[in-house]
Amino acid sequence: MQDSVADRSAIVVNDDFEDEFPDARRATTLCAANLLRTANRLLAEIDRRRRTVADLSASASEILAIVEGAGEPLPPHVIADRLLITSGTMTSLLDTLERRGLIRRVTHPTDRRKILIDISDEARSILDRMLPRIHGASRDVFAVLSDTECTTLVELLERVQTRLQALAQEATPEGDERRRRPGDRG
Amino acid sequence: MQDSVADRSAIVVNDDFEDEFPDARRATTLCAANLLRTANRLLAEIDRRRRTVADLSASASEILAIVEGAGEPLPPHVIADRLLITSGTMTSLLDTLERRGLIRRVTHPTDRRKILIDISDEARSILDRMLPRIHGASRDVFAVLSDTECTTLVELLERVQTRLQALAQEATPEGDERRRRPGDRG
DNA sequence: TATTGTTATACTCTATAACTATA
DNA sequence: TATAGTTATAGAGTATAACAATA
Repeated sequence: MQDSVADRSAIVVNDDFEDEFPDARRATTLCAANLLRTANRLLAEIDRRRRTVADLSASASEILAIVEGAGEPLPPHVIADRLLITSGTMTSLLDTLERRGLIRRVTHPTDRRKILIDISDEARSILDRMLPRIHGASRDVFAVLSDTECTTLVELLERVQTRLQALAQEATPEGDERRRRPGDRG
Repeated sequence: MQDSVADRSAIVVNDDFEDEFPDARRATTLCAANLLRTANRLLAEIDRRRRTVADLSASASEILAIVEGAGEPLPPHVIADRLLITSGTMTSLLDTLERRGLIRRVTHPTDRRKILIDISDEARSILDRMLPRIHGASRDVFAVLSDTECTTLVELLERVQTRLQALAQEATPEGDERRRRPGDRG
């Protein structure tokens, strides 16, 4: 098996933070750390519920959900584009799903280079039980927020996302050197 | 290599959502989807900047950061506990880091079962350049939020985290069956 | 030539189980 | 017996590169 969604933030907030990084707004690092930690825990909760239905990875589940959502068989590269994975990875994921009898590779009627991915009845049955649980997780988790607070959260997150998309297109900026504390080893 | 942090939410929000899941507060699913998406993109941005300094995975970087943050060599199981990984996984990560000359296994002075992990000068040098970039990413990203908004975001996220911790200890709840739309296949 | 998908290869992260050495 | 760490094995997910078939 795998998964256990480690609660790691890739960010370390030391007590010496202000000394070491005098320029940084400490609040921004707290934002980042909390965002990553919360997302990890949410993912773990969703994963936990998903696996009560079937032992499928997130990627595998999403392939099924995408095909089912489309309402018709889809060619692999369409699914791969949505998942942002390469064609080689896609083939490997499809192999796993086919081995388990959850998808079928169907020949494309007109373009013989292509194939179409269709999902089996068992896959549909799994999705029928899995999707409500995933949505149920969101419902249970965010029950602690009022409607207004949900809206606020979504609005803030959307602005952060917009910013992230802009940054992703810029060149990677230089980092200031860290100021070593006196007595630090090295 | 690996990494590219796919922008996947594990959640599909269809237009037919309300029909299919009449009980669900749609807002909660939007919260979850946005939270996961934002976190993925933030992780990608941090990763992008981290890799301009050294081609290290998140886990590998964190091992170095944890040891450096402690200010002294640490036994593997202490680091593994923080990262929530097993001892076998820890050994493998340490092997990789040692092969690259970033850590050393030092014998424990009193307990000969134990070893201590120390980081090399090169690792320190990497951290000196890497940590500011990671914090710089947070700073640049959350510059779109005011101080007040940062505080609000952190507060909301903390409440969600508290909720998630409580849920993680409960038994997995049953999911309602999804209501199939007329004309749906299957 | 370009597109679609597969194969081959390799690497990281992860887990479990059996094992060794030490306490 | 319990603890610390390693080894062996396995598997998922990912990537790249070379390839075949088709358009």
